[in-house]
This record gives sequence, structure tokens and C-alpha cells, in this order.
Amino acid sequence: MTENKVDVYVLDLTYEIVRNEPHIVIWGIDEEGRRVVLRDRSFRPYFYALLESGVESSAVISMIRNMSVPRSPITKIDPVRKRYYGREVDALRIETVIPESVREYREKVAQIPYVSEVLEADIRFVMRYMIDRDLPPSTWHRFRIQDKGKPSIYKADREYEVIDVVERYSRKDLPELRIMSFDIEVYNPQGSPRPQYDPVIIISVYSERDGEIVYTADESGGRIIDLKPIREFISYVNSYDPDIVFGYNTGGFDLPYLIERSRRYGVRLDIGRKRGEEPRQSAYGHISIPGRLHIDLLPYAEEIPEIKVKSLDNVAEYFGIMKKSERINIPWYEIPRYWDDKSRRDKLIKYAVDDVVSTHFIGMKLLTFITQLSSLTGLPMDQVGSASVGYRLEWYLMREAYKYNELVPNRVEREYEPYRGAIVLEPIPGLHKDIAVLDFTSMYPNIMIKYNIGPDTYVEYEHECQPHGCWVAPEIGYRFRKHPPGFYKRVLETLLELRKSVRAQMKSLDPESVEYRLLDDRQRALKILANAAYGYMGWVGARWYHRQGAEAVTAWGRDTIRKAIAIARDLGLKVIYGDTDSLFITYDKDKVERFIELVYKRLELEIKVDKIYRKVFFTEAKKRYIGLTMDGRIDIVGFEAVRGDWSELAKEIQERVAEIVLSTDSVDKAVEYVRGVIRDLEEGKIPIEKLVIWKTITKPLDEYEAAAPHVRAAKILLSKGGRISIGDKVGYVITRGSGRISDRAYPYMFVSPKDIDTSYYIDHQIVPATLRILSYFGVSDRSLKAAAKARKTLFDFR
DNA sequence: GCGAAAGAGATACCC
DNA sequence: ACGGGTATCTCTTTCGCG
Repeated sequence: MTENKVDVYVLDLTYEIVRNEPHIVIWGIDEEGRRVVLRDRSFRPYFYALLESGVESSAVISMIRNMSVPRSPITKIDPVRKRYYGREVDALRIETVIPESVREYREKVAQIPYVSEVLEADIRFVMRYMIDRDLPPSTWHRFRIQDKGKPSIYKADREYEVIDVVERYSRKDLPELRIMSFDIEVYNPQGSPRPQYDPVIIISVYSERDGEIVYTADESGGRIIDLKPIREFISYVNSYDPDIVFGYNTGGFDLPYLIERSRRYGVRLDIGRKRGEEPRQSAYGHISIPGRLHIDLLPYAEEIPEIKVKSLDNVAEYFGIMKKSERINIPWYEIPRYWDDKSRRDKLIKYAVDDVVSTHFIGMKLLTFITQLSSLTGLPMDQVGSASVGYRLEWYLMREAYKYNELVPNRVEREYEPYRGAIVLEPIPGLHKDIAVLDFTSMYPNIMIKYNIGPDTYVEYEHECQPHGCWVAPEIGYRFRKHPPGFYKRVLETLLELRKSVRAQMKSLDPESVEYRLLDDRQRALKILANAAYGYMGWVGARWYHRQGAEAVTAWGRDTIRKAIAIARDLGLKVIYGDTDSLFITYDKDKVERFIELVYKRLELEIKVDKIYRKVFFTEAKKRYIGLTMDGRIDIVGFEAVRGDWSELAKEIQERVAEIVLSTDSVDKAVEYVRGVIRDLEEGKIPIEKLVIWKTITKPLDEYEAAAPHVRAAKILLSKGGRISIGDKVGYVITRGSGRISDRAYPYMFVSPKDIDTSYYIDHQIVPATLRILSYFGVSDRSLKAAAKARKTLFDFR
């Protein structure tokens, strides 16, 4: 048997029990491009029992030893010195054999009177392995191995037995990955498809090697039979053998649907790299395909605020992959008709291909970012997307805690406690010229670092501040030891320093190069994690939750911005507005430079010019403004034009009004423009798509207290066979009639143009959206509507 | 009993 | 299923009148 070294890019990890022994199974690609499986038999599950102070451990050890059961015996109990919230503590490290048995042992050990807490007993075995061995996925590592030849139960080129890890992070590039995407279309003329009854009619696939492939269902005697496309799909996946499978909402729809359809035929959806294993539900509600990375792209779309309605065609357009105007759009309720009508079936197939091509290239755009987020957090690529921001940071924190010999706190249920946040200044309404927007760089992370904020540095009484003294938070008086550096401080310093060094490396690279893109995605991932720390600390679900800490961060934030305002005023700079960490001040180049220096000197935090507006306009409202940048672009912040719950019509008009007012200074022109659009609307020249209002359903429909328009529309959609899940957006329009608006809200696809309530769109969309800006200049609703009405009347009488 | 005002609920934004 | 602060809509309830 040969012993050797091999570099492996780690894709995913699983574990299995073989002859009552847990084996870690690592799926990866070696430097020769072979798909490999590494088996590590040396790792065992364990957890900690924290001892009450002063307790003699030998008595507790024997109590625990007595709990051992033969099925999964306790193999080791070691007294260890660990840290818990920065303090040295005595604990027992309790090791067993079968990962599932940790749960039972944890309950029993927690009952022992001298054990104050059981810790790290809720960390999944595979994660435990990756943390302890410092083996994050989506990274190259060098293993010393024994070659076991070609495996039989795995679809892989080689199987190795791991002897040990000789080098971590051995390479920085990406291997050649085999990637495919897929999408399915299903058939139910009555409404939303049910996997028990309704067949899959099209499975579309895309891969770099084979391009687009379409599998369609058979028909016989008026029945649709989808066994063939399912078989063809399974066989394609196995022959192409992808490392990554992209999909769009495939975790929530396509994969569970295919699993259920296969089951109906008694066929296994055997598309993984372990023979006989179907895809299954994994962590964070994600569905995993054994040995491959199934990456659902929908969660990534959900993190892009610019995309309001997260449909695949919108996301593809956002990424510049396929314009909506250049592709066929078939609404869900039309799909069966396109299938039944042979002359239109080609269009349906084209639609399915457009979907899978869109999916594939969205995935390709996101791929390097996903690899970086994965290697940084330690979550495999197929899980990192569906994990919330809080969990992503938490995994990073757990890795760091291990390096510091810190015990990971348990996740506990806590009551939510609100606390004060940031300051938002009252803006000075009107049009301002030459305004600089300055903001503190990473204000909250830097405050956390500067004042050493966290659960482990917090002290309740002043005498605990000795010998190094405490930082005392303004207003609230919470104290944090100045030394030694706490957990959050150390982690944040690491993140910010890493980011700095990545950005320095980027400077010597060609911005078009693969390396540059990789590093850019890495620094983005680092920034996201650093910025999440404050919110995480104030989140009741966090393991490292610390309300006083979060409260202190915002208190110091308020203090900082107040002091900065005072400095600006002392310099004779006028402050127009400010929010949390930003200040809008008159742009006087020299004074602004002095201001930046003074802030740095006195507050020891960095503030810098983010942008300069030639003009900026405020109403009396906070968090809303429009600005004209130096390069002539219009920024719209907070107003209806950037909100997803206003009609496209109202948003477009508001944007245009903003543009006219800022670029031409002509209010009359703006009024004339609005009147023109009102006229167009009354004459039926506005397409219904521009009148749709989209709103999210945030809870089960019967839990709504008031009959809101979007809830009404959702109920109608449901009655027509549509399906509504929490988080879905409902698009509705308001129709003619009397009474409540909600009684006149209908899903837009069921409304014909003649039924649109024009007056609603004038009085509740166009007029408020435009007046928001124009009323400052003395325009009234009557003046917007008057001329339009007058024309209408003339027209009528003609 | 009626219409206006106030309050509650809901959503999406800003940083 | 990361924080608080804010604007604004629509529906529902309360208020003031007499």
C-alpha cells in the first residue's frame, strides 16, 4: 500500500458509521483534477462539562464513567483548562464514539450537581471536525494519505485514507469545477402543482460541456408521463458528474418535487456521488445532494435589496445576463396551455431554456464570492447561502473561539429586550448646494474595538475595573475593562486586518484577472462579517449575545456623532443632516480637510468624504433625500421611487420629477410633466404592468388583523389555484368601484385595463409621490390635477 | 349616527 | 432567525358633536 501526499480542494464533508465507528468523509478534487474521497477514521465526538469552582474532578469523572453505555462507550474523560468568557475555568472533555450519543450523554451529565454547565454538545460532528482540524471547505489542504484505489460505493476516481493533515490552505486558486444547472416545469391546469398528482413536463439542464439540454414528458392516451425525463435527468447528472449543481429555488421546489415524482414511480432520485443515497434535507433547510454541492441561488437574490421582486427573470436582468424584454415570459397559470397547444410548446421549451441559462450564469457570477464566504465561515458552499447572516458570523466566531481555547456558549432562549439605537438628525428642508457627505469608516466595529466591548470585558462594579481601568459608556454608564482585549475586539481586529492585507494584495493585480476577482470577493466577505458583529451581539438568538454591549455600542455611536457635529460647527461648517455615522455638511474644501483631521485627533476614529453633492434636496422627513452628484447622476434615498411597494408608474414619475427639479431647476416643467402622465393614464395609455403594486406576505393569511389590500389579493390568488407562501410578494392592482381599497385589490393577471381605478392611481400614487417633492415648491394637488381634468372635459365635450 | 381624528397594524426603507 | 430609527400607507376604533 502506498503512502503519499495529496493536495485536495475540499468541496463538502459528511460522516458515516462503519462497523460502529464514525468516519469523516471528505469530498474533493485533487491537483490532477481527480474527484476524490478522503476517509478520516481518527476523529471522535466530544463535549465539555464545566465544573463548579473548587470541585475535585475525580469524583465527577467516575460518575460520568458510570454513565457509559456499550453502544457508544465513553472513551475518554480528560480534565482540561479552558477559557469561558475570557476567564480560566476547569472543565472535563468527554469523548465518545457515535456522534448521536452526545445528545443523551449531555442530558445525563448536566444532571450532575458539580457540573455547572454542559458546553459544545450541540455542534454537529462534521463542523466539529472542520473546526478542530482547521479544515474549512472551499480551500486546498495537503493530506498525508494512503491510496485505497477506486472506490465502489462512491462515484469517485480515488479513495484515500487520511493519515494526517500536513498543510492547510496550501493553494489559493480554484480547481476546474464541473458545474451544471437545472430547472423543471410542471403541469396542473387547475392551479398550483401537487407533486403527488401533477407531472413534470420539462426538465431543462445547462452545462458548460453540453450547453442546453431539454427533457420532456411522454404523452399517451391523453396522459402525461414523466418517468422518461426523470430517468434521463438522473442519467445525465451521473454521466456529467458535476461538482456543483445550481438552481433557482430548487431547494424549495424543484428538488423536493423531483424526489416525490420519482417515488411515485418507485425510482430513486440517485443523483449523488454515493450510490443509493437520495438528496435530503440538511442544515438551514437546505437540500443536499451527497458528494455534490447543490447551490440554490434564491437566497443570494434575497440579499440584493435593489431587486425588489425576486423572480428569476428580474435577477437575470439585474446581473446583465438576459433582458426581460428579450425573453419569453409565460406566467405560471399559462404553462399548461402552452404545453397542451402543440404550436406553442416550442415557446414553453424556450422559456424553460431561458430559465436554466439564466440560473447558470447567475451562479457563475456569484461563484467566487460563494467560495470565499464558504472558506471564511467554514460553512460548505451549499449551506452558506441559506444560513442567515447571524449564523454565518457565528460559525466564524466558533472557529476563532477554538483558536483562543475559548468555550463556545450555548444557544439559549432569551427574552427580547429593546434598547436605544442611533441618532438621526432633523434635516434642514430645501435645496442645498455643494454638500459633502462624510461618514465614519466602519463606525460600530471600530467602536467595539476601541472600547473593548463584549460580554467578557463587561463588569458590573467599579472595583472590578482594576488594575487597568475601564471604559465607561456615555449616558448608560456601562463599564468595559480596558485590558486584556476581549473576544469581539480580537475577532474584529483580525477581520479588519485581513481585509486590509487582501486589499493591499489587490493593488498589484490586474483588475480583470481571476486572482483580483477572488481577492475582491474575499474582502467583501470579510467586510460583511465585520459589519455583522454589532447586530449579532444585539441579537437574542446569538451564542455571544450581550445586550449591554450592543447598547454601549450605540451609546458611543451617538456620543461620537454629537462630538463630530460640535467640531464641524466650531469650524463654521453647517450641518444639514446626519444619520448614525454620517454627516451632510457644507463643502468647503479646506475646512472639511481640517474637520477630518480634528475628528481623527480628538475622537480617534476615522471619518472621510463619501461623496459630494452639487445639489441635495430634503423635505422635513428623515431618511429621505435626493441628490445630484458631481458626475450628474441622481441619487434617490428613501423616497417612493426606491421602494418596492409602489407602482412602477408612481416611481418613474417621482424619479423624473426629482431629475427635472435638480437638473433644470424648473418646477413648472415638472408640473407639466406630471399633468401629461395623468392625462396618459386617463386615456388608458399606461400599460397595466406599470400599475402593479407588490407587497410581501409576512405571515399566514388568517393571522392578519386588518383586511389589507395585498392580503385580499393573496386570498383571491389562492382561490384561483395559486399558491402563497410566507415571504412571497403579491402583485395587485386597484379596480373601479366604491368602498375600501382592499375590496378592490385584485391580482394583476386577472384584471383587464378597463377595470382599473384611474382615480386611485392619480390620488394615491401619482399625486402623493410627486407632491412629496413638489409641495416644497408650493405645488398643490389641485394644480397637478386641474389641467388634466380640464382637458378631459374639453375632450369629452368635443 | 356621522365624519374626522387618532391609533394600530403593516411594510419597506436607512444606516 | 443580525440591530434600532423612521415614513407612510390602509384599516379600524375612538372622539366630539349635541
